[in-house]
Amino acid sequence: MVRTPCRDENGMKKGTWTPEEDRKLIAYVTRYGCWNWRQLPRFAGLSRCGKSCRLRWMNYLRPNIKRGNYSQEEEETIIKLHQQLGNRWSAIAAQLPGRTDNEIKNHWHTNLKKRMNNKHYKSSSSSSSSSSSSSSSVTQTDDQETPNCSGLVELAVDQLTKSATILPNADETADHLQVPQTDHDHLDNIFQLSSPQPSSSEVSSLTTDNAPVVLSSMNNDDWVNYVEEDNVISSMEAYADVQFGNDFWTEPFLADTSYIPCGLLTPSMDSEFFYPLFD
DNA sequence: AACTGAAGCAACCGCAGAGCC
DNA sequence: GGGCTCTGCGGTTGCTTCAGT
Repeated sequence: MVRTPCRDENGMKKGTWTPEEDRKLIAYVTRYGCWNWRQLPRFAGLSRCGKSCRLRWMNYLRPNIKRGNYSQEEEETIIKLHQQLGNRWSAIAAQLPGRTDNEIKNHWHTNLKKRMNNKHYKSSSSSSSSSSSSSSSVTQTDDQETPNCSGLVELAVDQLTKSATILPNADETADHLQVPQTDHDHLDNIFQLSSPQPSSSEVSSLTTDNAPVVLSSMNNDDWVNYVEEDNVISSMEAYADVQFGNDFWTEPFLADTSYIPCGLLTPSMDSEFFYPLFD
């Protein structure tokens, strides 16, 4: 959120990521996987170093990132693990699904460390007050956790990472790195986008249990209005699988944009595959 | 309203380790 | 074993926002 965009001596962009850069990275990694962070920016059309792309993806863009306030349980886990492991943030993060090492590290330095210091100070200065101080040190957090954004992106990445090494551009692709045709077919099934306009009865089948929604842009305002009026999608943590012409990306669903749902990915279902809503 | 210091956190940097040739 | 590349980790930076004056 913070750095002013600039470029290093190699012409690589630095600083805050723009929404457009995020879209490019999400679209690329979602579709082709992280086959080589160093090479990835070139294929994804990004003027960033691979390190920066990896960091952005791992800490901010990848699916299931949990953002927002820490629960009491999470904070207790961090404190306990930090006592056991020290500053091994990646090891601590591994025990906290959805949290990144960077985020945990920041949270520790900005919140927990101070609380622990205060707690230690209070307990050492007044043993009789220890119980109240310890409980207040962790219970004041707002337990409103951001829901997991599991769904399309997670599934897509999972499927893609199972699909061996992938390069997108046939012109620049070495044979040994190309995806087998069967994988392409499989991916094409997952990313199937086009669909006819849904009927009202079909719309009603879109319940909030069926998040996230796969959408394609077909500029049908009626459909979007319908969705907004019934508050079906806007209440969900949905990712839109968006395609404009040959340009493709995945992004959090925005209620004020024009997309047409064409299918569902429901992690609660047994099957991992994409369910077209409409034939 | 303007200023200032603190807090929060995204992003960068440098290093270490793993893997390959 | 040595050199190189790549990835991942932990420490640190620095910009934005917030709260206090």
